[in-house]
Amino acid sequence: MPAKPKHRDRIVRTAARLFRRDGYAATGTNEIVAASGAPKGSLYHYFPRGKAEIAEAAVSYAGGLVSATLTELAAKHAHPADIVRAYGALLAGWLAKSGFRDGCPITTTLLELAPSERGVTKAGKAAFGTWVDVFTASLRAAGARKASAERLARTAIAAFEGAMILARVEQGPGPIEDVATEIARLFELSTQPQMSLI
Amino acid sequence: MPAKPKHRDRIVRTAARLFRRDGYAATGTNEIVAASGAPKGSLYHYFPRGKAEIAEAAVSYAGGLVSATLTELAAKHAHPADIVRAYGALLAGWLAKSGFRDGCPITTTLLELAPSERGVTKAGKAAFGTWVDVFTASLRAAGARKASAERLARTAIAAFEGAMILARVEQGPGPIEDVATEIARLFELSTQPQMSLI
DNA sequence: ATAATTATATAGACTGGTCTATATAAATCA
DNA sequence: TGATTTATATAGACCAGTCTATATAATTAT
Repeated sequence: MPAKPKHRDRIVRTAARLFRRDGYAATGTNEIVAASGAPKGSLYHYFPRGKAEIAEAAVSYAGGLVSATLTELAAKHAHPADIVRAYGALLAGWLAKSGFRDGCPITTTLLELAPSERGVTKAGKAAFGTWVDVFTASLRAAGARKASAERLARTAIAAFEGAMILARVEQGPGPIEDVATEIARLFELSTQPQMSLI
Repeated sequence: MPAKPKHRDRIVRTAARLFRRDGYAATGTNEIVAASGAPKGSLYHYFPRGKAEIAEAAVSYAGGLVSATLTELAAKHAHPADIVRAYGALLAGWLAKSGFRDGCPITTTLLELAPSERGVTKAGKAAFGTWVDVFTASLRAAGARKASAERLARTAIAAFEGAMILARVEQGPGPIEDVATEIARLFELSTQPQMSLI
């Protein structure tokens, strides 16, 4: 037995991956155990509240990954429109790599469990919140008006969420590319001094 | 025995409702039978390919409802920005009425089944396609450039899809309102003669 | 026109399997 | 030694789909 737990993280990461592909209800605990190499007993030891608790941890974990990615992009790009374009390119690449079988790592789970599972709902809200914050900060720094920065940021996150769904259904990157183009344009228009007055 | 079938439509409508709330995998055939009042035998009589075939029918049905709604809005409003605002208000109202427990009637099912279930995927693609067509036509009529009309339309559908997810997680209409505001603005800017040249 | 046959829709019990979670004991670690 | 982690058989609920049977309308044959 290891000095430090080695299975908990694996359970979470594996669950996030499996939930992303087929959703929460279609992914059984035995499948998570088999795919992660974790013992069945450990699963309920670490997550005594059961499967929903695993979902909560998976949403937090996956949401944090996206947040880190967005933060990294924000550090590289001064303008929010450039972040949008870069993020769009990343998303298109990820989905293409999965053969357009994956989507946003937290969406399917949230659609199945929110708002009835409180913990999962809260984890999802926090995840989306941090993503919106990254864009809001960048938009503010680029000159967007305070009243519209958060609205714009939320629109961008929502648009990318929807674009990933469309991309999966259409089995191609088109929707993500379209959203990236139009949201980047909207951001540019919203951060120009004269347009900001509209 | 009735000369004419009475259960098939009920099965489809009920399935669409139940899938929308908790998703496909978490909704059992027995639950659909109980909620629709249809006999179990009838369920497999009408859908010999099984549960996925029901999902396919449910997606087609629900997608058609949204399509009819959008077409109605397009007939009432000349400008696409007004359609966006009206649709946003409708969505916010529907979700509020469900206590923010519902979302888009086809999204959860699609996220669980696309692209592995071909029929469902195809039905979803068709549904999204008709929704995009409504906005594209309106944008074109309002003066948007051909090259961007479909891109804008797709962005709008994607943004509303994402907004419904955020609204459900946040338990409030904020994201839908934000998206409606910003996409309407984007549409206005994209249908003005001088802005269309950007 | 009548009887026989076919087709359709309904009804619900049943099947073999999977699900989540628990209990309890054993193994390992510090 | 006590705390932590693992192992695994089992319980009870639920799963999607199958099966047998019936009622009745429509079709076909005589």
